[in-house]
Amino acid sequence: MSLKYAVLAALLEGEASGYDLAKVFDVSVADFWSATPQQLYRELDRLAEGGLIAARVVEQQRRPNKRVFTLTRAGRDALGAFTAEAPRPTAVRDELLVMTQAVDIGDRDAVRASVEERMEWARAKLARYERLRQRLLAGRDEDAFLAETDRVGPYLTLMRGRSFEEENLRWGRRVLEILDRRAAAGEEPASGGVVRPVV
Amino acid sequence: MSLKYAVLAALLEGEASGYDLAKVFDVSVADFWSATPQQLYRELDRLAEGGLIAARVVEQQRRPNKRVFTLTRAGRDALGAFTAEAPRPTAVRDELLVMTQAVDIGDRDAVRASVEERMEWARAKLARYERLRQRLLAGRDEDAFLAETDRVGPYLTLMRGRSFEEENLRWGRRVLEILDRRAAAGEEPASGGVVRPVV
DNA sequence: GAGGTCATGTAACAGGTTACATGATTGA
DNA sequence: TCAATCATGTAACCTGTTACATGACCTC
Repeated sequence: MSLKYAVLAALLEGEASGYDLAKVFDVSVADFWSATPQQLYRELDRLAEGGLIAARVVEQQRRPNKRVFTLTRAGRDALGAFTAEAPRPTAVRDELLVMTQAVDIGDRDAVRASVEERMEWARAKLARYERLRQRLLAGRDEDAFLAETDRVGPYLTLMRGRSFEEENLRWGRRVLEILDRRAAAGEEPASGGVVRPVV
Repeated sequence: MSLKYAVLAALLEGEASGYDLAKVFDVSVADFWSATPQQLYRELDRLAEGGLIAARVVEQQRRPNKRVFTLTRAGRDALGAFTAEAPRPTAVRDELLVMTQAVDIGDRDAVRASVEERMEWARAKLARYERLRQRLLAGRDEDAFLAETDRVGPYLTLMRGRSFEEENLRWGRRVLEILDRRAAAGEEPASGGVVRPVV
Protein backbone atom coordinates (compact mmCIF):
# COMPACT_ATOMS: atom_id res chain seq x y z
CA MET A 1 0.00 0.00 0.00
CA SER A 2 2.68 2.55 0.77
CA LEU A 3 4.94 1.99 -2.20
CA LYS A 4 2.03 3.62 -3.99
CA TYR A 5 2.35 6.83 -1.99
CA ALA A 6 6.11 6.71 -2.02
CA VAL A 7 5.96 6.79 -5.82
CA LEU A 8 3.47 9.65 -5.79
CA ALA A 9 5.68 11.54 -3.35
CA ALA A 10 8.68 11.01 -5.62
CA LEU A 11 6.73 12.45 -8.53
CA LEU A 12 6.31 15.70 -6.58
CA GLU A 13 9.83 16.44 -7.78
CA GLY A 14 8.53 16.43 -11.33
CA GLU A 15 7.91 13.94 -14.11
CA ALA A 16 10.02 10.80 -14.23
CA SER A 17 10.34 7.49 -16.06
CA GLY A 18 10.39 4.09 -14.40
CA TYR A 19 14.11 4.06 -14.92
CA ASP A 20 14.53 7.47 -13.25
CA LEU A 21 12.51 6.30 -10.27
CA ALA A 22 14.50 3.08 -10.03
CA LYS A 23 17.56 5.23 -9.40
CA VAL A 24 15.84 7.31 -6.72
CA PHE A 25 14.46 4.20 -4.97
CA ASP A 26 17.71 2.25 -5.09
CA VAL A 27 18.65 0.91 -1.63
CA SER A 28 21.97 2.69 -1.72
CA VAL A 29 20.41 6.07 -2.52
CA ALA A 30 16.89 6.17 -1.05
CA ASP A 31 16.23 8.45 1.87
CA PHE A 32 12.51 7.90 2.45
CA TRP A 33 11.59 4.62 0.75
CA SER A 34 13.32 1.97 -1.33
CA ALA A 35 12.10 -0.46 -3.98
CA THR A 36 13.38 -2.57 -6.85
CA PRO A 37 12.77 -1.65 -10.51
CA GLN A 38 10.30 -4.54 -10.84
CA GLN A 39 8.20 -3.25 -8.01
CA LEU A 40 8.21 0.19 -9.59
CA TYR A 41 7.13 -0.92 -13.05
CA ARG A 42 4.24 -2.89 -11.56
CA GLU A 43 3.23 0.01 -9.35
CA LEU A 44 3.44 2.57 -12.17
CA ASP A 45 1.11 0.44 -14.30
CA ARG A 46 -1.39 0.25 -11.48
CA LEU A 47 -1.21 3.97 -10.69
CA ALA A 48 -1.65 4.90 -14.34
CA GLU A 49 -4.62 2.56 -14.58
CA GLY A 50 -6.13 4.17 -11.49
CA GLY A 51 -5.64 7.63 -12.92
CA LEU A 52 -3.34 8.83 -10.15
CA ILE A 53 -0.53 9.41 -12.59
CA ALA A 54 -0.52 10.18 -16.31
CA ALA A 55 1.81 8.39 -18.70
CA ARG A 56 3.27 10.07 -21.75
CA VAL A 57 5.44 8.24 -24.28
CA VAL A 58 8.56 10.13 -25.24
CA GLU A 59 10.00 8.96 -28.53
CA GLN A 60 13.75 8.99 -28.63
CA GLN A 61 16.18 8.46 -31.44
CA ARG A 62 19.08 6.15 -30.63
CA ARG A 63 17.42 5.12 -27.37
CA PRO A 64 14.41 2.99 -26.58
CA ASN A 65 11.22 5.04 -26.14
CA LYS A 66 10.36 5.85 -22.59
CA ARG A 67 7.16 6.38 -20.68
CA VAL A 68 7.31 9.47 -18.53
CA PHE A 69 4.90 9.79 -15.62
CA THR A 70 3.35 12.87 -14.02
CA LEU A 71 1.14 13.31 -10.96
CA THR A 72 -2.48 14.00 -11.84
CA ARG A 73 -4.73 16.15 -9.71
CA ALA A 74 -6.28 12.93 -8.36
CA GLY A 75 -2.84 11.58 -7.51
CA ARG A 76 -1.90 14.75 -5.68
CA ASP A 77 -5.13 14.62 -3.69
CA ALA A 78 -4.65 10.95 -2.83
CA LEU A 79 -1.14 11.73 -1.59
CA GLY A 80 -2.42 14.66 0.45
CA ALA A 81 -5.08 12.45 2.02
CA PHE A 82 -2.45 9.81 2.83
CA THR A 83 -0.47 12.27 4.95
CA ALA A 84 -3.46 12.46 7.30
CA GLU A 85 -3.43 8.74 8.05
CA ALA A 86 -1.63 7.01 10.92
CA PRO A 87 1.76 5.71 9.76
CA ARG A 88 2.60 2.23 10.87
CA PRO A 89 5.70 1.85 13.01
CA THR A 90 8.94 1.04 11.20
CA ALA A 91 9.95 -2.57 11.46
CA VAL A 92 13.58 -3.27 12.35
CA ARG A 93 14.93 -5.62 9.71
CA ASP A 94 18.67 -5.59 9.41
CA GLU A 95 20.70 -8.70 8.66
CA LEU A 96 23.79 -7.09 10.12
CA LEU A 97 22.01 -6.80 13.45
CA VAL A 98 21.06 -10.48 13.37
CA MET A 99 24.71 -11.32 12.72
CA THR A 100 25.77 -8.99 15.50
CA GLN A 101 23.31 -10.60 17.88
CA ALA A 102 24.92 -13.97 17.10
CA VAL A 103 28.52 -12.75 16.88
CA ASP A 104 29.63 -14.60 20.02
CA ILE A 105 28.86 -18.02 18.59
CA GLY A 106 29.78 -17.04 15.04
CA ASP A 107 32.65 -15.67 13.01
CA ARG A 108 33.86 -12.57 14.79
CA ASP A 109 36.27 -11.49 12.07
CA ALA A 110 33.61 -11.80 9.37
CA VAL A 111 31.13 -9.73 11.39
CA ARG A 112 33.86 -7.18 12.00
CA ALA A 113 34.43 -6.93 8.27
CA SER A 114 30.69 -6.57 7.63
CA VAL A 115 30.50 -3.74 10.14
CA GLU A 116 33.39 -2.02 8.40
CA GLU A 117 31.68 -2.39 5.05
CA ARG A 118 28.47 -0.97 6.46
CA MET A 119 30.49 2.01 7.65
CA GLU A 120 31.90 2.52 4.17
CA TRP A 121 28.35 2.55 2.78
CA ALA A 122 27.33 5.03 5.43
CA ARG A 123 30.16 7.34 4.44
CA ALA A 124 29.15 7.15 0.78
CA LYS A 125 25.53 7.90 1.62
CA LEU A 126 26.53 10.80 3.82
CA ALA A 127 28.58 12.30 1.01
CA ARG A 128 25.59 11.95 -1.31
CA TYR A 129 23.24 13.52 1.21
CA GLU A 130 25.65 16.39 1.77
CA ARG A 131 25.75 17.15 -1.95
CA LEU A 132 21.95 17.07 -2.06
CA ARG A 133 21.80 19.37 0.93
CA GLN A 134 24.11 21.91 -0.65
CA ARG A 135 22.01 21.84 -3.79
CA LEU A 136 18.84 22.52 -1.80
CA LEU A 137 20.42 25.28 0.29
CA ALA A 138 21.84 26.90 -2.84
CA GLY A 139 24.25 29.07 -0.91
CA ARG A 140 21.76 30.15 1.77
CA ASP A 141 22.02 29.11 5.40
CA GLU A 142 19.47 26.70 6.80
CA ASP A 143 17.20 29.34 8.31
CA ALA A 144 17.08 31.36 5.11
CA PHE A 145 16.34 28.24 3.09
CA LEU A 146 13.54 27.14 5.42
CA ALA A 147 11.95 30.58 5.33
CA GLU A 148 12.03 30.83 1.55
CA THR A 149 11.27 27.36 0.25
CA ASP A 150 7.76 26.14 -0.48
CA ARG A 151 8.76 22.52 0.27
CA VAL A 152 10.43 21.54 3.54
CA GLY A 153 9.50 17.85 3.19
CA PRO A 154 12.51 16.71 1.18
CA TYR A 155 14.82 18.59 3.52
CA LEU A 156 13.32 16.93 6.60
CA THR A 157 13.65 13.41 5.19
CA LEU A 158 17.19 14.21 4.15
CA MET A 159 17.98 15.20 7.73
CA ARG A 160 16.63 11.87 8.96
CA GLY A 161 18.70 9.97 6.45
CA ARG A 162 21.78 11.88 7.46
CA SER A 163 21.41 11.27 11.16
CA PHE A 164 20.70 7.60 10.51
CA GLU A 165 23.97 7.17 8.65
CA GLU A 166 25.87 9.20 11.22
CA GLU A 167 24.56 6.84 13.88
CA ASN A 168 25.64 3.88 11.78
CA LEU A 169 29.16 5.24 11.82
CA ARG A 170 29.21 6.01 15.53
CA TRP A 171 27.79 2.57 16.34
CA GLY A 172 30.20 0.85 13.97
CA ARG A 173 33.22 2.51 15.57
CA ARG A 174 32.11 1.35 19.01
CA VAL A 175 31.43 -2.20 17.79
CA LEU A 176 34.88 -2.45 16.23
CA GLU A 177 36.46 -1.28 19.47
CA ILE A 178 34.61 -3.85 21.51
CA LEU A 179 35.23 -6.74 19.11
CA ASP A 180 38.92 -5.88 18.92
CA ARG A 181 39.21 -5.83 22.69
CA ARG A 182 37.67 -9.32 22.74
CA ALA A 183 40.01 -10.56 20.04
CA ALA A 184 43.00 -9.34 22.07
CA ALA A 185 41.63 -10.96 25.25
CA GLY A 186 41.06 -14.23 23.39
CA GLU A 187 44.68 -14.36 22.21
CA GLU A 188 46.12 -14.22 25.69
CA PRO A 189 43.61 -16.30 27.60
CA ALA A 190 45.46 -15.93 30.91
CA SER A 191 44.35 -12.31 31.21
CA GLY A 192 40.74 -12.65 32.30
CA GLY A 193 37.66 -14.71 32.84
CA VAL A 194 36.62 -14.48 29.21
CA VAL A 195 35.20 -17.68 27.81
CA ARG A 196 36.52 -18.37 24.30
CA PRO A 197 33.48 -18.79 22.05
CA VAL A 198 33.00 -22.09 20.25
CA VAL A 199 33.12 -21.58 16.44
CA MET B 1 15.82 -16.18 4.38
CA SER B 2 16.87 -14.08 7.34
CA LEU B 3 13.80 -14.50 9.50
CA LYS B 4 15.20 -18.00 9.80
CA TYR B 5 18.45 -16.79 11.33
CA ALA B 6 16.72 -14.15 13.38
CA VAL B 7 14.71 -16.92 15.02
CA LEU B 8 17.82 -19.02 15.61
CA ALA B 9 19.56 -15.98 17.09
CA ALA B 10 16.61 -15.39 19.41
CA LEU B 11 16.84 -18.99 20.60
CA LEU B 12 20.40 -18.34 21.78
CA GLU B 13 18.72 -16.79 24.81
CA GLY B 14 17.27 -20.20 25.63
CA GLU B 15 14.22 -22.27 24.76
CA ALA B 16 11.04 -20.45 23.81
CA SER B 17 7.54 -21.10 22.51
CA GLY B 18 6.05 -19.47 19.42
CA TYR B 19 4.14 -17.23 21.72
CA ASP B 20 7.28 -16.19 23.59
CA LEU B 21 9.02 -15.36 20.33
CA ALA B 22 6.01 -13.41 19.10
CA LYS B 23 6.54 -11.08 22.04
CA VAL B 24 10.25 -10.66 21.35
CA PHE B 25 9.66 -10.02 17.64
CA ASP B 26 6.82 -7.58 18.15
CA VAL B 27 7.42 -4.33 16.24
CA SER B 28 7.18 -2.29 19.39
CA VAL B 29 9.78 -4.38 21.21
CA ALA B 30 12.20 -5.84 18.66
CA ASP B 31 15.75 -4.54 18.58
CA PHE B 32 17.30 -6.68 15.85
CA TRP B 33 14.42 -8.11 13.79
CA SER B 34 10.63 -8.00 13.83
CA ALA B 35 7.96 -10.40 12.60
CA THR B 36 4.30 -11.25 13.12
CA PRO B 37 3.16 -14.35 15.03
CA GLN B 38 2.03 -15.96 11.77
CA GLN B 39 5.45 -15.64 10.22
CA LEU B 40 6.98 -17.16 13.33
CA TYR B 41 4.71 -20.19 13.46
CA ARG B 42 5.42 -20.92 9.80
CA GLU B 43 9.14 -20.47 10.30
CA LEU B 44 9.25 -22.59 13.45
CA ASP B 45 7.56 -25.46 11.60
CA ARG B 46 10.10 -25.22 8.81
CA LEU B 47 13.08 -25.01 11.16
CA ALA B 48 11.88 -28.00 13.18
CA GLU B 49 11.39 -29.97 9.97
CA GLY B 50 14.90 -29.06 8.87
CA GLY B 51 16.34 -30.17 12.18
CA LEU B 52 17.74 -26.75 13.11
CA ILE B 53 15.55 -26.55 16.18
CA ALA B 54 14.01 -29.25 18.36
CA ALA B 55 10.38 -29.05 19.49
CA ARG B 56 9.21 -30.38 22.81
CA VAL B 57 5.58 -30.38 23.88
CA VAL B 58 5.02 -29.10 27.39
CA GLU B 59 1.73 -30.24 28.83
CA GLN B 60 0.08 -27.70 31.04
CA GLN B 61 -2.92 -27.91 33.29
CA ARG B 62 -5.39 -25.06 32.97
CA ARG B 63 -3.51 -23.74 29.87
CA PRO B 64 -3.26 -25.00 26.32
CA ASN B 65 -0.21 -27.20 25.74
CA LYS B 66 2.73 -25.43 24.25
CA ARG B 67 5.54 -26.40 21.95
CA VAL B 68 8.87 -25.22 23.26
CA PHE B 69 11.77 -24.91 20.82
CA THR B 70 15.50 -25.26 21.39
CA LEU B 71 18.49 -24.73 19.11
CA THR B 72 20.06 -27.98 17.94
CA ARG B 73 23.75 -28.36 17.24
CA ALA B 74 22.92 -28.09 13.53
CA GLY B 75 20.96 -24.89 14.15
CA ARG B 76 23.81 -23.37 16.09
CA ASP B 77 26.23 -24.23 13.30
CA ALA B 78 23.93 -22.81 10.63
CA LEU B 79 23.64 -19.58 12.60
CA GLY B 80 27.41 -19.43 13.04
CA ALA B 81 27.88 -19.92 9.29
CA PHE B 82 25.35 -17.19 8.57
CA THR B 83 27.40 -14.61 10.46
CA ALA B 84 30.15 -15.09 7.88
CA GLU B 85 27.95 -14.07 4.97
CA ALA B 86 27.56 -10.60 3.51
CA PRO B 87 24.53 -8.85 5.03
CA ARG B 88 22.35 -7.03 2.58
CA PRO B 89 21.93 -3.31 3.13
CA THR B 90 18.92 -2.21 5.18
CA ALA B 91 16.07 -0.88 3.13
CA VAL B 92 14.53 2.40 4.26
CA ARG B 93 10.80 1.81 4.54
CA ASP B 94 9.05 4.24 6.80
CA GLU B 95 5.58 5.54 6.10
CA LEU B 96 6.18 8.53 8.32
CA LEU B 97 9.04 9.57 6.06
CA VAL B 98 6.80 9.31 2.99
CA MET B 99 4.28 11.53 4.74
CA THR B 100 7.01 13.94 5.74
CA GLN B 101 8.29 14.05 2.18
CA ALA B 102 4.78 15.08 1.07
CA VAL B 103 3.97 17.30 4.06
CA ASP B 104 3.96 20.50 2.00
CA ILE B 105 1.08 19.39 -0.20
CA GLY B 106 -0.64 17.44 2.57
CA ASP B 107 -2.06 17.87 6.03
CA ARG B 108 0.60 19.58 8.10
CA ASP B 109 -1.20 19.22 11.41
CA ALA B 110 -1.79 15.52 10.89
CA VAL B 111 1.87 14.91 10.05
CA ARG B 112 2.82 16.96 13.09
CA ALA B 113 0.65 14.71 15.25
CA SER B 114 2.17 11.58 13.69
CA VAL B 115 5.66 12.85 14.45
CA GLU B 116 4.65 13.45 18.05
CA GLU B 117 3.23 9.96 18.30
CA ARG B 118 6.42 8.50 16.85
CA MET B 119 8.31 10.38 19.55
CA GLU B 120 6.09 8.86 22.22
CA TRP B 121 6.87 5.40 20.87
CA ALA B 122 10.55 6.21 20.86
CA ARG B 123 10.38 7.22 24.52
CA ALA B 124 8.63 3.98 25.41
CA LYS B 125 11.19 1.91 23.54
CA LEU B 126 14.05 3.80 25.15
CA ALA B 127 12.64 3.09 28.60
CA ARG B 128 12.37 -0.59 27.70
CA TYR B 129 15.92 -0.69 26.36
CA GLU B 130 17.21 1.04 29.46
CA ARG B 131 15.60 -1.58 31.70
CA LEU B 132 17.12 -4.33 29.56
CA ARG B 133 20.50 -2.64 29.76
CA GLN B 134 20.40 -2.42 33.54
CA ARG B 135 19.48 -6.09 33.69
CA LEU B 136 22.47 -7.02 31.52
CA LEU B 137 24.91 -4.80 33.40
CA ALA B 138 23.67 -6.20 36.72
CA GLY B 139 25.24 -3.42 38.73
CA ARG B 140 28.58 -3.44 36.90
CA ASP B 141 29.78 -0.58 34.71
CA GLU B 142 29.97 -1.11 30.97
CA ASP B 143 33.67 -2.00 30.88
CA ALA B 144 33.34 -4.56 33.63
CA PHE B 145 30.33 -6.10 31.94
CA LEU B 146 32.07 -6.31 28.56
CA ALA B 147 35.14 -7.92 30.12
CA GLU B 148 33.16 -10.53 32.00
CA THR B 149 30.30 -11.55 29.72
CA ASP B 150 30.53 -14.36 27.22
CA ARG B 151 27.99 -12.68 24.92
CA VAL B 152 28.43 -9.10 23.73
CA GLY B 153 26.03 -9.52 20.78
CA PRO B 154 22.79 -8.68 22.56
CA TYR B 155 24.43 -5.64 24.13
CA LEU B 156 25.65 -4.34 20.77
CA THR B 157 22.23 -4.65 19.12
CA LEU B 158 20.68 -2.99 22.14
CA MET B 159 23.04 -0.05 21.70
CA ARG B 160 21.98 0.28 18.07
CA GLY B 161 18.32 0.22 19.01
CA ARG B 162 18.90 2.85 21.64
CA SER B 163 20.72 5.26 19.36
CA PHE B 164 18.08 4.77 16.68
CA GLU B 165 15.31 5.84 19.05
CA GLU B 166 17.36 8.71 20.40
CA GLU B 167 17.78 9.93 16.84
CA ASN B 168 14.03 9.60 16.29
CA LEU B 169 13.51 11.94 19.23
CA ARG B 170 16.10 14.47 18.14
CA TRP B 171 14.77 14.49 14.59
CA GLY B 172 11.17 14.74 15.79
CA ARG B 173 11.94 17.77 17.95
CA ARG B 174 13.52 19.52 15.00
CA VAL B 175 10.64 18.66 12.67
CA LEU B 176 8.10 20.03 15.14
CA GLU B 177 10.06 23.26 15.41
CA ILE B 178 10.20 23.70 11.67
CA LEU B 179 6.56 22.83 11.06
CA ASP B 180 5.45 25.18 13.82
CA ARG B 181 7.48 28.00 12.37
CA ARG B 182 5.75 27.41 9.04
CA ALA B 183 2.32 27.33 10.66
CA ALA B 184 3.04 30.69 12.31
CA ALA B 185 4.26 32.16 9.01
CA GLY B 186 1.17 30.86 7.23
CA GLU B 187 -1.15 32.60 9.69
CA GLU B 188 0.29 36.03 9.05
CA PRO B 189 0.99 35.83 5.34
CA ALA B 190 2.32 39.40 5.14
CA SER B 191 5.52 38.38 6.92
CA GLY B 192 7.42 36.59 4.19
CA GLY B 193 7.57 35.05 0.78
CA VAL B 194 6.13 31.75 1.99
CA VAL B 195 3.66 30.19 -0.42
CA ARG B 196 0.65 28.77 1.41
CA PRO B 197 0.37 25.10 0.42
CA VAL B 198 -2.79 23.93 -1.32
CA VAL B 199 -4.59 21.30 0.83
C1' DG C 1 -19.76 -10.52 31.96
C1' DA C 2 -16.36 -8.03 29.39
C1' DG C 3 -11.88 -7.73 28.05
C1' DG C 4 -7.16 -9.30 28.37
C1' DT C 5 -3.63 -13.07 28.34
C1' DC C 6 -2.07 -17.75 27.07
C1' DA C 7 -1.42 -20.62 23.03
C1' DT C 8 -1.98 -22.11 18.55
C1' DG C 9 -3.21 -22.06 14.16
C1' DT C 10 -5.70 -21.63 8.80
C1' DA C 11 -6.65 -19.14 4.52
C1' DA C 12 -6.23 -15.68 1.39
C1' DC C 13 -3.89 -12.10 -0.27
C1' DA C 14 -0.50 -8.32 -0.91
C1' DG C 15 4.17 -7.06 -1.22
C1' DG C 16 8.99 -7.93 -2.34
C1' DT C 17 12.98 -10.54 -4.51
C1' DT C 18 15.60 -13.05 -8.09
C1' DA C 19 16.65 -14.52 -12.40
C1' DC C 20 16.30 -13.77 -16.91
C1' DA C 21 15.53 -11.38 -21.56
C1' DT C 22 16.09 -7.66 -25.04
C1' DG C 23 18.77 -4.48 -27.71
C1' DA C 24 20.95 -0.26 -28.91
C1' DT C 25 24.48 3.24 -27.34
C1' DT C 26 28.36 5.24 -25.13
C1' DG C 27 32.87 5.45 -23.01
C1' DA C 28 37.45 3.28 -21.51
C1' DT D 1 36.01 -5.15 -27.50
C1' DC D 2 34.30 -5.11 -23.06
C1' DA D 3 31.54 -3.18 -19.72
C1' DA D 4 28.29 0.08 -18.37
C1' DT D 5 24.11 2.77 -19.22
C1' DC D 6 19.48 3.50 -21.01
C1' DA D 7 14.87 1.46 -20.89
C1' DT D 8 11.60 -1.87 -20.27
C1' DG D 9 9.62 -5.88 -19.00
C1' DT D 10 8.01 -11.42 -17.77
C1' DA D 11 7.84 -15.46 -14.72
C1' DA D 12 8.45 -17.72 -10.71
C1' DC D 13 9.05 -17.60 -6.22
C1' DC D 14 9.47 -16.23 -1.37
C1' DT D 15 8.08 -13.11 2.46
C1' DG D 16 4.88 -10.52 5.08
C1' DT D 17 0.14 -8.97 6.40
C1' DT D 18 -4.78 -9.33 7.62
C1' DA D 19 -8.69 -11.44 9.09
C1' DC D 20 -10.52 -14.97 11.42
C1' DA D 21 -11.10 -19.05 14.69
C1' DT D 22 -10.68 -21.70 19.06
C1' DG D 23 -11.03 -22.17 24.00
C1' DA D 24 -9.87 -21.79 28.74
C1' DC D 25 -8.27 -18.86 32.23
C1' DC D 26 -7.83 -14.47 35.09
C1' DT D 27 -8.84 -9.83 36.62
C1' DC D 28 -11.82 -5.81 37.09
